[in-house]
Amino acid sequence: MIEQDQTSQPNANQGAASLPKTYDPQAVEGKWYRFWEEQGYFKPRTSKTGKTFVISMPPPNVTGALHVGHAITATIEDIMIRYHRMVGDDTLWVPGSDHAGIATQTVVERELTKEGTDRHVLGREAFVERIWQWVHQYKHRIQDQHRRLGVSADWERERFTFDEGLSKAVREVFVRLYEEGLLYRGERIINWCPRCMSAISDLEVNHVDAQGSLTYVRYPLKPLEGTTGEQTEYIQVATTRPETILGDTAIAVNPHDPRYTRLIGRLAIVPVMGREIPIVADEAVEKEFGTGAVKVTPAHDPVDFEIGMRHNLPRVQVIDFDATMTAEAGPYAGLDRYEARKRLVEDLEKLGAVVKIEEYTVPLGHCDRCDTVVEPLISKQWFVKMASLATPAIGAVKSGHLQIVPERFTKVYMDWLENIHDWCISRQLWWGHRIPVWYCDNCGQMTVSREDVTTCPHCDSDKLRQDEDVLDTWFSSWLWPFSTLGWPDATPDLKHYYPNAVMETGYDIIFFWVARMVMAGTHFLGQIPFHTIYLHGLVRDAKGEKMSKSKGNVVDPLLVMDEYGTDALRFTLATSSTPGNDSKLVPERIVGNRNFANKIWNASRFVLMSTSGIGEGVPAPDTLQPQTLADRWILNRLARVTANATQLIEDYQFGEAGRQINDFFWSDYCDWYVEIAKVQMQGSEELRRSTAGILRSVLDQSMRLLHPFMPFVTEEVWQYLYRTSVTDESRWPAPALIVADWPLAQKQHFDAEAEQEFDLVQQTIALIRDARNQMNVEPARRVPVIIAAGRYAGMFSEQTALIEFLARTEKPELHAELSQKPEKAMSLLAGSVEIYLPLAGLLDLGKELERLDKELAQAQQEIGRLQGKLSNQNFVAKAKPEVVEKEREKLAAQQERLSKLTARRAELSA
RNA sequence: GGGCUGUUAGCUCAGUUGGUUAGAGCGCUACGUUGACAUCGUAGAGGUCACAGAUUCGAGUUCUGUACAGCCCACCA
Repeated sequence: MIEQDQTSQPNANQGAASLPKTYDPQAVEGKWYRFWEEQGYFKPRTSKTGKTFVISMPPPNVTGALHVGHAITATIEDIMIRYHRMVGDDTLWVPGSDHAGIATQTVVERELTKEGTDRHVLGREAFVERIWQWVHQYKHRIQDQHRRLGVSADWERERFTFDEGLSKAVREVFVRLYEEGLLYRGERIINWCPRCMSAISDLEVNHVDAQGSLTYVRYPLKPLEGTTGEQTEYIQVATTRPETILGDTAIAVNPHDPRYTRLIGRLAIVPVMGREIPIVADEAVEKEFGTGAVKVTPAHDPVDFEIGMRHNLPRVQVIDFDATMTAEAGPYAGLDRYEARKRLVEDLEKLGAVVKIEEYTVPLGHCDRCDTVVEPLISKQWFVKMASLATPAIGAVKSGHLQIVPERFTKVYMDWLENIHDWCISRQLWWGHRIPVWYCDNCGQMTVSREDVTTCPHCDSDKLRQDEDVLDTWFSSWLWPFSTLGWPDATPDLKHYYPNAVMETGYDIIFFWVARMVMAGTHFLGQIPFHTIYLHGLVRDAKGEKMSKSKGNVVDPLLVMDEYGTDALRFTLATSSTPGNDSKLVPERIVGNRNFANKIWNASRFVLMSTSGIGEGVPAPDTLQPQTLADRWILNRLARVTANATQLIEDYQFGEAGRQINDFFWSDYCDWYVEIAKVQMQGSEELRRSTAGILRSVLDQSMRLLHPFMPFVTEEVWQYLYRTSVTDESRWPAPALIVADWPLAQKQHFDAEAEQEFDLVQQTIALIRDARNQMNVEPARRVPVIIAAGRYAGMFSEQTALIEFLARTEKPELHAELSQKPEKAMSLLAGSVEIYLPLAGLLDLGKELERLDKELAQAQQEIGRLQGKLSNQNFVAKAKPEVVEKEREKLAAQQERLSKLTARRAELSA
C-alpha cells in the first residue's frame, strides 16, 4: 500500500522504481475515489463549451443491495459523465434512491414475519418508522456501493423520492392535476393483489400463460310466459373461472349472431344460485369463441364490467379482497377462491350443468411484486387521465426533439402511448406519499390541498379524515428529472440543469418510468425532460438466464470488484454488449479485462522506468516531432483511434469505443510501439529524447481515452506519469486525470503513407517470425536476411534495426533489386518486397517448392477473381471510381506478386 | 393475437450509411523467461456469416419468407 503524505495527493513523491509488478486494484481504487470526491471533481464546473450535460441517475430501490443491473447503469452513465466532464461541459450527475413503495413495504413485512409479528400489530405509525430505519441503513449501503463502482455523481445533490422536497413536488403535481380535471376518484375495476392487499396498475401485472381449463356450463332459461316449460331450454357459456358464475348478472351474445337473436331479452337462471339474469346483446362478444355466449360478471372482469355499464347490470362481488369468497357466494362463502372453484365445478357436474371441460391455456395476471395471482375487482381508487398527457409525449418523439437509442424502442414507446389507459395511482399501503385529500365527516365534502388541513374549508368542522391510501411509487419517480433540481421552486439548479441531457436506463422500464417522465416534464415544465433516451439491455448470467435470487444465479458486483477490480467489471459491462441488447456476464471476460488493467499497469510501469530522466515532460501531441516511421505510425494510429472513439461515444456506441481503444493500446502501443521504442532508445540522444516523449505522450493520451471506462487504473498511471515526468506541478495540464482534457484527434498526424509503409514493415517482421517458427529455428538464434525492397528500399533502410530486433535477425542485407537471387534461401513476399532467409542447412527444397506452389495458386486465384470483377462492364461503370481504382491496384499488386513467385520457383527448381 | 430481438470460429461476442482475402477475447496447437507484463510474448489451426429466395456490378450488412431460441405487449370469456 502506498503511503499518503500531507499534500493529499495519493502518489506524492513516489518514484516509478518501486511500482509493484502486478496491478492491485484494492490498493488503488479507494484512495482515488476519496481524492476525487474531496477535491470536488464530481461537482459541476463552469462550461468550457457553453454546454451543460446532465443525467439524473435512475434511483435504485432502497430494498437492498446493488446488483449487476445497477452496475451496468452506473457504468454507462459514468462513462458519459466522465467523457463530458473531460470534454469541458458543465457536467452534473444527480444521484438518488427510490422509496419504492410496495417493494420496500413487502421486504420489511417479510422481516416482521420472521420476527413473528406483522404490520397490523405494530400499527401504521410504528410500521412506517420501522421502514425509515431500513431506509437509512440501505441508502448508505447503496451510496457506498455506487462509490465503489466509481460513480462520479454529485453526492451533495443526492435526493430520495420520499424526502421533503420531493414530497412537496408530489403534492404540487397531485393538486395541479386535480385542478386541471386530470385526476379523478372513482369506482372502477382494477387489478387487485390479494397478498399486498392493494390495487396495482396495469403495468404491475405480469401476464403468464398457465395451463387451465375452459369449462362449458349450461344455464337453464326461464320459460316464456304462457309456455308450460316442460321442455327446459338452455344456453351454454364457456368460462376459465367457474367461481365467478356465482357473481353472474347477465349473459351476453353478439347482436349479429343468428343463433342467439331470438334469445335476447330472455332470462337465464344462474346454476346453484338460482338467480335470474337477462340475456343481453353486446358487440364485445366474439361469435367465434367458445359457444358465442358469455357469462357476464361485472364485479370480476374488466370486459364484463364494461358490458355491465352499458346494460346497467348489477355488480355482485363474490370474491373478496383477500381472495376468499364473500357472503354473496352463498354456500361457498369463506372458501379460498380456488377451493370454491373446485367445489363449484363438482356441484355443477352433479347438477348436470357441466357440458364439457377442455384444456386451455390462459394468460394469468401475477403481481409484479409478489407474484400472487391478481384478481380484477371493483374498488374506489384515484386515477390520472392519461390521454392528454400522452399527446405531447408522442409529439416529442415525432418532432425529433426526443431521440430514443436504439431507435427500435421508439415503436414500443409510441404504441404504448397511443393506446394509453388511465393510471390507477392509489395504493392501499402504508409506505408512500399519503394522498393529499381530506374527507369531512360533517359535511361530506372532499378537500384536495397542497398543505395539510385540519378544519374543513366547507363547513369549518374539524371532523376531517385524510385519505388512508398512498400513491403509486412511480407517481414520485415520474417527476425525477426536475423534482431533484428543486421544482416546484424556481431554484438556480432547475433553471440551469433542466432539461437534462440523457436518460439512461434499462428497456424494461420504458412504460413504468421513461414515458411517464416525458409526460410529466412536458406537462408541468413545458419542456421535454431530456433530448435522448438511451436504453441498455439486461445483464444475464453466463447461461443467458435472467438473474434472480430464487434461481441463485445472481452475480454480486461487489464480489466481482473484490476479486478483479472495479475497472475490470466496468470494462466488461461496457464492452460485452451493444445498445439495447441483453448481454451475458461471462467470467472469462472479466478475467480478460482484469488482465487488461494489468497490461495497462505494466506497460506504464515500463514506460515510466525506461524513460525516467530522458527528455522532459509529457509533451502535448501537437508539439511532437516524429523522427521515425514508427513514430509517425503510432501517432497516426493515436489520431485515428481518438477520432473514432470520440465519434463512437457521441453516437452512444460505448462498447465499440472501448474495444477500439483497448485494441489500440494493447496491439499498437504495447505490442509494437513499446517494443520498437526499446530499439529507438538505444539511438542518438535526440532520438532517445524524442522517443521518450512520444512514449509518455501516447500513454497520457491513452489514459485519457480509457479513463471514462476504467477510471481507477488510468488515474493511478496518469498521476505517476506526471509526478515522475513533470515535477513542477504548476506545469501539469490538470490536477487529476478526471478533470483533464479529452484528447483531440491531431489532424497533422493522419498519415496514410506511414500507415501503408509501416504495414509493410510489420508484414516483413511477421513473415520472418513465421518462417523461423516453421523451420524450427531456435528462438535465440539470429538468422541472416536479405531484402530486396524495390521502391521501398529507402524506407526499409531505416527499419533494419527494428527488423533485427523484432524478428531476431542478423543485420539485414538490403537492396533495391537483386540481380542474383540467393540460392537455397526461403523466399517471402511482403507486398512487393522480397525477403530471403538463406538458411542453407534448414531449408528443405521440396517443401519450399510446395509452399511456393501454394502461394502461386493463391495469387492466381485472386488474380482470376479480380480480373473477373474488372472485366465486368457493370462493375466498372456502376461502382464508385475509388472502389474500382482500389481493385485495379490490388490486381496490379497480385500480378507483381505472381511474377515474382513464378520467377522464384523457376530459380529454385533449376 | 400483435410486436421486437437473436441465430457469424469449439465457447462468448464485435462487425451502423452494401465495397479488399469476415475480426477480437477465451479455448486449442507449436515455440518461448530477447532489459514492462506468464494476469505475458511469437506464430498457427479453426467460419458455405441459421436456411431459401429477391434486389444489386457487388449482400454477414437491404427486402421477403421459413426454422429454431428468447423477450415485450394484449379485455377471446
